[in-house]
Amino acid sequence: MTDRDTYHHGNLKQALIDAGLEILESRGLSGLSLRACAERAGVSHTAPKNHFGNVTGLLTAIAAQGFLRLIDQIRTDGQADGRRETALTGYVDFARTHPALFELMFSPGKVDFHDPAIAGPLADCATVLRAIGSGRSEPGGFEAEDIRIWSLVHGFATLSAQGVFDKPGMRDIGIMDLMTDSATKDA
Amino acid sequence: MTDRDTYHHGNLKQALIDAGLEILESRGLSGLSLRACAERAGVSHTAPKNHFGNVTGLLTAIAAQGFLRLIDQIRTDGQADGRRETALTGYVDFARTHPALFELMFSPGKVDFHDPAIAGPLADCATVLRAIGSGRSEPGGFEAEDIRIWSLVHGFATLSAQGVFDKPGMRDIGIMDLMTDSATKDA
DNA sequence: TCGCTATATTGACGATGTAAATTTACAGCG
DNA sequence: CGCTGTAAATTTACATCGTCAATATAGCGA
Repeated sequence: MTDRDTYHHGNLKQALIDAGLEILESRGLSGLSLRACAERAGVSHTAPKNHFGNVTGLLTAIAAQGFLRLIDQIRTDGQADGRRETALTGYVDFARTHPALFELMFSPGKVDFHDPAIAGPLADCATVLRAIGSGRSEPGGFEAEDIRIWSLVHGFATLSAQGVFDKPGMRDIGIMDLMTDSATKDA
Repeated sequence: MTDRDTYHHGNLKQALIDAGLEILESRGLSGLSLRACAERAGVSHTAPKNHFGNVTGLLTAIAAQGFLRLIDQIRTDGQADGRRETALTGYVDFARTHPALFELMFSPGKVDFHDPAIAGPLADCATVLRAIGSGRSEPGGFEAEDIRIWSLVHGFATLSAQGVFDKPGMRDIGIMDLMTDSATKDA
C-alpha cells in the first residue's frame, strides 16, 4: 500500500483514487478528506494538488471511478435473458453495498459534474441504463421510458440505501416489485 | 437579521435554522458551516452547541425544516382534483428550486436520520406521499405502489435537479410524462 | 434578595484545504 | 557524460472549521 522507494511515486493519481475508495468503505463519506487520501497513499498532503488541482478534483475522480464500478455491476451480471432484472437489482445492490461511494457520486456539493473526468463515465452509465429501458444501445436521444426506468431505480436505490424504507413491511419490497406494469417483459 | 440588544438571544434555535436555510440558498451546501450560521445569527461560534450539541444536530434541524417546507409545497398546492399531479410537480419543483437544501435533506453523511428532531417531519412526508400513491391517509403499512411513486418522483427530482437530464430532448420531459401507466387516474 | 441554571462568550486546540517556496528526480540535449 | 529544464513531491505557513474547557451573563424561582 505504502511501498515506495523512489521520490516520485510513479502512479500516484490512481493510488490516491484507490485510497479514497478504501476510506469511503471504512470511514464513510465524512471521513473522506484530501489529507486522509494522501496519508493512506504515503505522500505529503500537498501532493494531490499536482494531479487534481484541489479537493473537488480528487473527489470528482473518485466519483468517476465509482461510476465505472457501477457500470461494471449492472452490465456484467446480466447477459442474456434477465438483463433488465440483473441490471436493476445490481444498481440497488451497489447503492446498498457502497452507500458512502454512492452518496458521493450524487453529491453536487462535493463533485463537479462539469469536470471532463466524470463526464465520460456518467454518459456511459446513462447509455447502459438506456439500453435497459428501451433496449436501444445505439447513440441517440432519451425517451420518456428511459428516464422513467432510471428515475425509478435511482430513487428506490437512494431511499433504500438511506434506510428510509427500513420499516416493518417495507423491507421485503424489491425493485422488481415496482416494475409490474408495462415493464415486466424483457428486451 | 442581527438585531439583538439583550445578552440572551431569545429564539436562537430557530434563528440559527433560518440562517442555515439562507446560507444554503446563497452559498450552497459547501458554504454551510456551523460558524457561518452563528455569524449570520449574530452570535458567537459556540452558541449553537447549547441548542444542537454539534454540527450534525444543527444540520439535522435544518434538514427537518426542509422536510416541513417540502410537505407544505406538495400538500397545499393540490386540494381536489389534480392532487397527485400538483404533489408530484411540487416535489420536483422543490428539488429544482432549492437544490442545496434538497441535497442536504438526503445526505446521510451530514444528517442523522435517527435524530428525533427529523423523524417526525420525515414520517409526515412519507404519509403525505402515501396518500398520493394509494389514496390512503390512515396510518398503516406501505404498499408497493406507494414506494413506487415515491421512488419514481424522488429519483426524477434528484437526477433532474443535478442536471443529469440537461441534454437536448431530455429537458422537455416532465414527471407526469413518466406516469402514463396505471397511475393517470386521480384518487 | 440570593443563588441556580440556562444561555452565551472567550480562548485554545487539532484537523482541514490551499498557497508559496524549496527540494528531488527524471528526461532531453549539448 | 554533464548540464539544464521540467514535472513531481516536500516543507512551511496560514485561514477556516468543529470542539472543548473555562468564564461571564441573564433570567427565574426559593
